[in-house]
Amino acid sequence: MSTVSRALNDRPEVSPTTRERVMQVASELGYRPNASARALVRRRSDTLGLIWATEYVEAGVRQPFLLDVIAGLKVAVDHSGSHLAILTTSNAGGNSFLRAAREHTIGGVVLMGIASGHPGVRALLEEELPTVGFDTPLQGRRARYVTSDNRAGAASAVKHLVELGHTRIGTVAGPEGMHSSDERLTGFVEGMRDAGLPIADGAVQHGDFFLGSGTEAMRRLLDLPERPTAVFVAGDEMAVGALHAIADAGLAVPRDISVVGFDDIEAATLVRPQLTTVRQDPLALGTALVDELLSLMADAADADSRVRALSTRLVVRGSTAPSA
Amino acid sequence: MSTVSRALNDRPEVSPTTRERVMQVASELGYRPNASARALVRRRSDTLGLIWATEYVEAGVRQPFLLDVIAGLKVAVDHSGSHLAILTTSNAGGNSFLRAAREHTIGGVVLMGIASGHPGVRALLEEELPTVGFDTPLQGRRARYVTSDNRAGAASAVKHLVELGHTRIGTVAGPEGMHSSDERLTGFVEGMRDAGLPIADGAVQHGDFFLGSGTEAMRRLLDLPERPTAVFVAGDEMAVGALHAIADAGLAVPRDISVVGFDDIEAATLVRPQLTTVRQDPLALGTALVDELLSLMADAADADSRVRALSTRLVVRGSTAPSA
DNA sequence: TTGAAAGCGCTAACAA
DNA sequence: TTGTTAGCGCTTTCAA
Repeated sequence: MSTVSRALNDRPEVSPTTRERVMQVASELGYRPNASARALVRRRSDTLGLIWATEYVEAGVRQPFLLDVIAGLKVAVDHSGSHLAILTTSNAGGNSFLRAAREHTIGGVVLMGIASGHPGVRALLEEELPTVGFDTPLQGRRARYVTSDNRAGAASAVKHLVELGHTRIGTVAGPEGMHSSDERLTGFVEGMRDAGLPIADGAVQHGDFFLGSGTEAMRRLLDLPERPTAVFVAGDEMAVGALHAIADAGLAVPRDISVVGFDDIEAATLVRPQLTTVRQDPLALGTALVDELLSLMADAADADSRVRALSTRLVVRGSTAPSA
Repeated sequence: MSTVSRALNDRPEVSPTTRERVMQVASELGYRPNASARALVRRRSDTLGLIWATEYVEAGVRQPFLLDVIAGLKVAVDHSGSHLAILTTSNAGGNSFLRAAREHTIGGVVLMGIASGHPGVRALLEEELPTVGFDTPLQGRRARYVTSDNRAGAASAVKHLVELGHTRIGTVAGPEGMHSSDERLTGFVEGMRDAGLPIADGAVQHGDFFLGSGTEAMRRLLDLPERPTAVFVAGDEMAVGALHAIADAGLAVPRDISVVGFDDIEAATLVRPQLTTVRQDPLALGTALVDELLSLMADAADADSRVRALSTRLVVRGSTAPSA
């Protein structure tokens, strides 16, 4: 029995002949080791945990990009040969995440849509359960986070507009205090500075990443004394909202105003004109999440790499054109 | 030890005092039973399995509505107090689904995006592992499927158009042989018949549920000798494509042509005009999936309810108007 | 109503 | 290199 166990787990002390024979018979029998028994004795399962905040789903709100990343995560987990357990998050007590993970002898978790200040996250970090967050800065000996390089992405959007000859460029930023949102705004500011362009009063408007806020923020931009000829919008959904505001004002995209979004959600290719946008790759993000978690679970700490920031790619479509 | 077990599992043979005391101490200690140990001895875990085909994700294709239902499923699982394990589906052998489930002592699975003819599904049904499919007809003693009432939904779309005074109504159907798609077409045909309206030659065009096919199918409809004044499109993404074709032809929605979609994906509210559509409720669908699976796992067979068809709701927005 | 003991299917320490 | 034994944390007979 233990020989079989050793053979199946690729231990060195089994003779090649025996190993071969074990594998042979195991496959004939269609034998699969029982994951529960294994997790019980090893005190660690081969399943990764996903902690996914879905309050917004219950409220009827959609976060299409987050869903894309979750799909990417699923694919990446498949490739790694592990499984993914979506842990229940409803009993939102202070250490409910940790408990749920321990209950299932889960060795590491991915956090999606969770603010870094969430009380449940604290317990995770203190107990040093390997944890990787998406778009959420995490501080802990066995914690990291994965994000797109929001700053560089935003700067690349500005660069694109500058190359098209635009000089009066505005932005619709996300809410203040949210990491990815702040980074995109910083990238915008840096991009403008690098191009030697001034940021006019009122050229920075904030939204909340949802459609309506994009429309409203764009309206404020259009009301500016010196109307911008190009706008970087920090999220595609708001960018679509901006498109609406522009059309309502009787202006045309990209003839009168160019618009660049961020994310590359499906809708970016459904609207007309199709949105030029800074694309985040959900599949690559999923893969990075799994890689980081697995490495965190494998070795001890590796303090110098808290963040893994993936590069974005500017996808030029129909919503940007040379400055008139 | 056994008394504690009994108390925690609400067994009748424990005295109220003891039970109370056990609960008290357990909560003080923050005790949570180990799920692996439990699954091992019970030979059944409290975790539901999700088998989710993601080949399309790897191909870069999106199925926004399916993602919405998965989010709804997650919420419903939370409410039920169980957890959800996403099983790896990459080793696509004939009984890989079954093995993955057994390996994790999972008592029942939900199938998403899997064709009913998939070899892995056969094994599931033969072994009578409780299985619930979404939009996939399943035949088995312990299998059921959940779907929206596609037929009634399509008919309600036709009814809406008829009430607006339309008589020349066409449709962009989904691919033939796909259950939901066939049902929607049947609903369209029945709706027309109930209204006493003829279906003109060429008034039924097929697409593949993706954007481009909607545009192409709509073009064919526009080329008809007697151009329809209203069109029922069996999926929102194709409906958006149809909107494009109509605009390209220099016509306006809803002035010249009314369009009704199906699903109510996010994009339906992002395009202009916003899409009138037959809404499927992803949260309700998720809840039904969990309910059915749990009931299948609880009792023996209940042969008369193979299907659970949820009603849809017509959401009237800007893409439909009275016939000119 | 409670407790003692066996065992779920594995892995790991120890002996052979 | 292989086999024997104990034990992971529970549930469930069986006895008291």
